[in-house]
Amino acid sequence: MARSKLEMSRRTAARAARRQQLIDATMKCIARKGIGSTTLADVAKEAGLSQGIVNLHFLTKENLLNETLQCLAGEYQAQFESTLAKSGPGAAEKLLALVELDFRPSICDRRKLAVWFAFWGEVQSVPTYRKICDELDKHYDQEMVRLCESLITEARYEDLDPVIVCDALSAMTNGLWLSCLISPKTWDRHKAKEAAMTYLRGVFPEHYKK
Amino acid sequence: MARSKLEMSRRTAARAARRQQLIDATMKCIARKGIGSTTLADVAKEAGLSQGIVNLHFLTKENLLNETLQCLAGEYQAQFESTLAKSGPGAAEKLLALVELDFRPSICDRRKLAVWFAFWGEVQSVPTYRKICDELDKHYDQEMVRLCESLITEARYEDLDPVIVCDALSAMTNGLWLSCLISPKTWDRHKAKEAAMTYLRGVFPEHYKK
Amino acid sequence: MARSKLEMSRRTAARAARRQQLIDATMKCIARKGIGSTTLADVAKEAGLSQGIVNLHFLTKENLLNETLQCLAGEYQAQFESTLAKSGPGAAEKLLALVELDFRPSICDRRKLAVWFAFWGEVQSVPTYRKICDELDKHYDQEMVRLCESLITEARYEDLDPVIVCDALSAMTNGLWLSCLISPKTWDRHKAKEAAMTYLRGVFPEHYKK
Amino acid sequence: MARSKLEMSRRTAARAARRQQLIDATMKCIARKGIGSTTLADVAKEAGLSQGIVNLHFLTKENLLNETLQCLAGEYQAQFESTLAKSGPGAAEKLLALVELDFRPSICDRRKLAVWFAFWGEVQSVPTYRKICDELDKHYDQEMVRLCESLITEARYEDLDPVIVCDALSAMTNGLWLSCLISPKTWDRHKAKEAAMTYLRGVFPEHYKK
DNA sequence: AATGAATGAGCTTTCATTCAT
DNA sequence: TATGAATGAAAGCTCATTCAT
Repeated sequence: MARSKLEMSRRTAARAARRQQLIDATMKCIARKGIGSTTLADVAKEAGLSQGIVNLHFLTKENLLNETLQCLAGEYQAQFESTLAKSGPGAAEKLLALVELDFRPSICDRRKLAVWFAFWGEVQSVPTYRKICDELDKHYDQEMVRLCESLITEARYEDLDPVIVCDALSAMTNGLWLSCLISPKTWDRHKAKEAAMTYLRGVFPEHYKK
Repeated sequence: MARSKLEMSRRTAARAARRQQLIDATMKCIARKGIGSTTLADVAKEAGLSQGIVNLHFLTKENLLNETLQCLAGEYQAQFESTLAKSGPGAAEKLLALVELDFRPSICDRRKLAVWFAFWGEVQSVPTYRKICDELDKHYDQEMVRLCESLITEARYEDLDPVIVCDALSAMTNGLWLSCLISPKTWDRHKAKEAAMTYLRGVFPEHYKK
Repeated sequence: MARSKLEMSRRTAARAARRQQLIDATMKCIARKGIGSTTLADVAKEAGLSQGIVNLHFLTKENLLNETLQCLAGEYQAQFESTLAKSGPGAAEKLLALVELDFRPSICDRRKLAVWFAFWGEVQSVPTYRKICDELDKHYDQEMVRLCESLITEARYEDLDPVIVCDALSAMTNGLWLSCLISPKTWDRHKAKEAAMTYLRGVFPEHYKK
Repeated sequence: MARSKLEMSRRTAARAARRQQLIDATMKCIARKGIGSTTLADVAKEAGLSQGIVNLHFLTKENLLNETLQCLAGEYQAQFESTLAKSGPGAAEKLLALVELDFRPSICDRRKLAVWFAFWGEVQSVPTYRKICDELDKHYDQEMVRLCESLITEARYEDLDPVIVCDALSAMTNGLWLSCLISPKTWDRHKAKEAAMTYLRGVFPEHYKK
């Protein structure tokens, strides 16, 4: 009856691993078939496990999808933080590093983009999805606006609104991701990054000369 | 047996009207519930008609969805053409008119945006959706690239690649739409247009002085 | 208001013709697709008429099927009678004529056989079908038994039961029809008739020497 | 993960039993209502199970029907084989045993006959049904022709074609089954067998004296 | 914890029937 | 009489969820 703490934590770790395994399988399925056509059977099969496994670990499908989106958002945020932390001290450097992040293979991966857009496609009708996205955006915007403000102040781009500039940048990133997703033949992550840089150079010519 | 041409055309017109009515109902449902949760019963109810009506006019649900997306794409293209035709002769004017178009109420309408993103969310997994989107994009890009080339030549922005600039602009538009859709509290179409203008002014400072 | 008798009968004739046209179309459809898969729309299309036409003339689908079977049975019975009437006076001749009838092109026609077996396949579960079939059989048996009795008496086949012999003959005919239907490659109406003759020669060797 | 062979085979056996249970229920329903009117709900109810059970085990209704026919054909063939094996060495004995088989209660059972004719009624329009029937017939004919050949050789019935005789016999069997099915009041399996014997005695008088 | 057979609600689809024209 | 758009009941099928093992 008595279970050692060690055993307990082993259990917990095993549980977490299984959950992650199922979330990964879910992403693969969504990328391949879309949210609407992804069944729990598909996910279980992709994970090499049995029918009832998802309900066992996530109780409902809704839950699984929420946690999948949360996982995706968490992953982005983690990389965002670590990028900010690792990059040089200047605002211009940091901003550049964040743009580079968005088009790094681990982020700008067709499978992950497909999953993002699958969720964005339902964001309007599923409140939980919106909440998760909003939370991420809020955090992202805070940091970005701060950086833009620094640049504007530094170089006296007097007529620029930092919020507008920053939001436009993030909008463009999303748009470029959509291009990469829809038209992989004409778009790749390098071209997309170049397009984003066009914008940065346009608004902050002093900082990002070619 | 003998049917007057008049009666035939009345029939045809009535059929077309009913189809449009069903497509409209579909858009409303998708905007409200998402593609995956929209049932044919929902559509029929929204249209005030009976169960079997969609199958009668579109044969399958798949068909209905394809035609709904096609309708959306066709509508955009028509407004795109007419905007090009009506606007003044200069490339700068035309480009500006097209940007304004994208944030005009009839286009930048939350319901329609929701439908666009619902379809983009499945573009990866439904070939027909991709085909329709690609076709629209191809046409859009052709015109836009031409306009950007004119501006670049006129003002000797020597180091700009017209394709990159134009694609970045359209990506930004999509991204701004997503912002309007996800965060209607912080975004409206005026702010979104302003953000797009930030980009235009950045890359073509000679043409779009503030 | 007043309609001449002539006009009335014209009307009646036209109605009857249309009904026959629909019954013919029904047979074609049943032969091609089976009863279960034949829809009223199929029948109408085959007849080159419009959707609601069957209900207009037969009220229900059930009705149409009943009358189709009735038509088939009536047609057989009519040819049966006329064959009896036309053939020579002897019982042996008459019996031979009836066997020949069963493998005549107008009867042993694959399309018609298919329809017969389609109805026989439901005879167990649809009382009306059974009734129609029973009625035809009763009449057929009466005549056949009489003929067999004559032959048995004439030639002193003392240990033959006329009812058994006659029923066996009609059973064999049905069985041969099934063979023609199922295995058209190995069976045709000539071979089938030859097989039936094998039986006749076996039981009545004096009358049907080779 | 590790599963004992015992458990696996238990599973497999349970699956097979459930499938057979559903096939049995299907036959009951077809005999009672016909193929066209038998719904999956009927079958499930007859089996005392739930709606989705048929699709779980057979995927589609079409599949269920095919396997039902296959089961019927397999059962016949098995009894055919065992009858051949068990009966005495002579061809005459074997042929007699096969005729007796056809009118044995386990074969000449009204429910089963109804099912046979239900399928034969669609054989023309459903290729799979035809294929299954053809396969059975081919095998049946092979053995029967061999037996007839032996008899013909033994007793010098010089002008008999073994193929015709054998096919006629099987045709008669089918026809007699139809009689038993349609007219159970005037036909029973004993009378039917007697009728078949009439034929055998007619063509092979030396072997089957009364 | 894991399995996979079973359930049953809910979906798309079919189609006999109705009815305004 | 004839049309064909519309209806709605009923069918086959899917799949999230449950549960005995």
